[in-house]
Amino acid sequence: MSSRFDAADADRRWQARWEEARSFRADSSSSKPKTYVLEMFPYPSGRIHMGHVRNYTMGDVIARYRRMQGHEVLHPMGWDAFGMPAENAAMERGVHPGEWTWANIRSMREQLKRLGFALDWEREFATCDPAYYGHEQALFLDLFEAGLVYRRESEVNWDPVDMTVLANEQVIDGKGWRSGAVVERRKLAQWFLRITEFGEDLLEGLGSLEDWPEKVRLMQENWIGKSRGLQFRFRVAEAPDGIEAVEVFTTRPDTIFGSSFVAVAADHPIAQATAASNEKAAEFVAECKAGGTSAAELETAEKKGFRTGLEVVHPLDSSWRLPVYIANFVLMDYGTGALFGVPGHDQRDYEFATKYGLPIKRVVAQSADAASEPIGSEAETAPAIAVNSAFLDGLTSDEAAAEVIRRAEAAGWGKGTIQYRLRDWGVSRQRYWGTPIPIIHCPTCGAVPVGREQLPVVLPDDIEFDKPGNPLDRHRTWKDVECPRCGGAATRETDTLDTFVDSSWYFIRFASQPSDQPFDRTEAEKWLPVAQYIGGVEHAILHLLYARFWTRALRKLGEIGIDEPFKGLFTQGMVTHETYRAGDGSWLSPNEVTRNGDDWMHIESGEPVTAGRVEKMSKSKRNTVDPEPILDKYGADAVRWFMLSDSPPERDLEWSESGIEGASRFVQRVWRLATGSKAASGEDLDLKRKLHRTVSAVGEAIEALQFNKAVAQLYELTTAIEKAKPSGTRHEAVRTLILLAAPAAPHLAEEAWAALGSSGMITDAQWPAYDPALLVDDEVTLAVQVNGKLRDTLSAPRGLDRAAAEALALASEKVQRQLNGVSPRKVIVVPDRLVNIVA
RNA sequence: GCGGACGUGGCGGAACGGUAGACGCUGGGGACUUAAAAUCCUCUUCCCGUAAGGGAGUGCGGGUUCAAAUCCCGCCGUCCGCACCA
Repeated sequence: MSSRFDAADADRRWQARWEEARSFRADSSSSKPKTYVLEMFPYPSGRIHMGHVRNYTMGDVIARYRRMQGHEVLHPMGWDAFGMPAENAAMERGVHPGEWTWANIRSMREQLKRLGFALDWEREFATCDPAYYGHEQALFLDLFEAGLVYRRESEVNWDPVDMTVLANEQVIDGKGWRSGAVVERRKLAQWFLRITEFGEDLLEGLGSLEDWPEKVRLMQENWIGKSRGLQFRFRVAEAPDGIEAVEVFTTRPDTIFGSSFVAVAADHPIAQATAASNEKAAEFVAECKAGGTSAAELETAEKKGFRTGLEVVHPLDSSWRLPVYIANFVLMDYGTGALFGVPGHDQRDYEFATKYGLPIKRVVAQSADAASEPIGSEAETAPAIAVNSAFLDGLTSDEAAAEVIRRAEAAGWGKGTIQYRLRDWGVSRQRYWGTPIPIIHCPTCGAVPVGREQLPVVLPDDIEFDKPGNPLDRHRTWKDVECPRCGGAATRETDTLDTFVDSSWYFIRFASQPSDQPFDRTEAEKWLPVAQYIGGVEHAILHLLYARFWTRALRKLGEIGIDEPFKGLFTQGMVTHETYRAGDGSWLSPNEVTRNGDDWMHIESGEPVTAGRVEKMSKSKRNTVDPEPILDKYGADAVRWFMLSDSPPERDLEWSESGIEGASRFVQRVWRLATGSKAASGEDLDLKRKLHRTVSAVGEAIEALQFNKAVAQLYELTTAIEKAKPSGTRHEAVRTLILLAAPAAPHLAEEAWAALGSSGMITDAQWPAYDPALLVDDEVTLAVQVNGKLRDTLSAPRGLDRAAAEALALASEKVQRQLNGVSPRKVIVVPDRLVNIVA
């Protein structure tokens, strides 16, 4: 037996054993309690990165821990395989997106397998497989038939050179990221999913997600953006062109007497009508639309308006007229696309009024006495007391708002409403490498669903990327079809689905994957909801919201009986690394630099290098560390161990060579203990207590996903065992240590388990139990304070009563010296912990 | 602007309101070795002191408490999300 643990050999051997024994196959007919552990599935970029390693290691610890506790665990892996990078590769290298993707999957699968994850590979699938996306098309048609899918014109970012739609992130400084062409706003007919129909439900559901990070729930809440207010009509005075009223929404009906103008969006019918007959207005509308939409531009953009000449009548005072402006800051797709401005109590309105010389009136004040004070250099936005507001005077802002809503509803000019920020989900993508939308456009019948028996609508393989645009659009034999309804000439929808659709139900497909339907409800519900979902916080809103929506939609259709797909959610931190820059400002990778005293230098040139901040590993900063050579050098367990050590899992983990070295040392220490431990007799009570305490603490830490604490506990136990003299307890402790380390370092654990002569695989072993009676010592250390300052620590028997503890503390020489003859005024005793003497 | 999180040794980080700095990393000293690697022992918050001991200390300023890293109030800083949302 080697004195060093040979990770490369052990990794390979045990991975083969697990596969042979089908150890991690999830049996849905098992009578054991079921647990579904899931990590966000990867995009097959070709190489795994440290972020994957950290993510999947955490999930694996939970999966293995649950197995050892006697659970039947579903822990699957698959591929989020559609998306742009495959098309980019096709354009750059002429390789077919499918070929490129499948090759990437093959190499990433091999890489993942080297880490020894307890995954049920028999359930693996890729979303780009017709066997997956065909079922997605069926689900899409289910939603379509239920009225949850619709088509409408919508503005997109259009790249006129690549002839494609760009996501907002792909528009950089108003130009296409690939072509560099100035991006146009274009209206295209696109498919939408009615997520807004579930807005209230999605918001309410957040309350039940106790095992989700507060942060993520808040982000979703803000994203849904519910606000209550009043929607009402301003009647247009001397209405031309049939425009009789302007409908507006406000969250501050209490400020209605402070209004001094009405503003509408450039896309608003009133703006359009005005532009049609007024050249200047048309120019202004065009200018508004030309403006960029980037955050930076909006922040600095000046509030601008165009006075239409229209006037509206105040609903509470028919002699009061307000001018109507077209304004660049009004959004067409929030509320009604129109608002009334209250310059005294809204900063944006204040700026607008200042610029155009509109009245700035106070209608809210800290007290009734302050009613005549002018508004200063900023709007006062905080709610307080209504003033200068006729019948509202003296009411609080809340009361005043309620009163205005009451009167509006009674008089019929408005009503209390709720607005959401959430928009319907646009799922059309003008791209090839995605799930084809199973719709046929017929000139007579309109949009007709593809017949179920025709599914899957498979992507054609014979496509070319030599021209810009979507190749599906020019694939005549694929595109030209007969209408399923009338049999006439028709064309296929050539848009494909947003890849977020693919990831909105993959967790259901993992739980149940029949070939004739998307999933079997009974089978899927045996596993769902996912007990613990783990992934990056970058998916806090979109993916997690879409998956929640999709699940609710399926429930509405009667296809599944759950509404929340992920009971527990954990968002892990990133893996980071220091960055390095050469003298010319170019980024250098960690293996191009070396330490030179306190500084860094470029290995090749010897030039000094500037070490920059620690940042997320990224290709652009060149601070990535490829897991593969690290695996070669240290083995899977050291890598896994390091991923769990030091940093709390929700925080960033800084990659360091010394960190992985430390992890590797630990693996060897455990191996030495295992191979050096001989059966012996005799009990070591101290060690036994330590052991039971550790069993308890490690279990608790894993349950709480505090892997760094579990790791620290195991280090402590290891040291305690090393220092203990041979005994029966010690031999037992080694065995237990290996069981406790097994979820994190499974290859080492198997090898050590075998070395100890245990039967079976540790993978199938029981998690150790502990004796609660052994969690406490007979002797405790009492902290003794004088006036709250620690002066002594005393050893005392457990359970000492207050009087005895006090007497013991007062007997301390150090305490007496501090008291210096003064008699204590008060003594606080916390049993078995502390005595505080107040003098 | 709105919302949220976080500020603890040289570093990552521990600490039911009750002994601040567990555990790891780095660094110093030592053992083993012809030597190295590996391993083991030991020290490592700061200041004064040979030591015993004493003092200070969890971003800053206040407060509550017998007792505050922890609770409350006000600042400062860093990071994240959203953002012309009426």
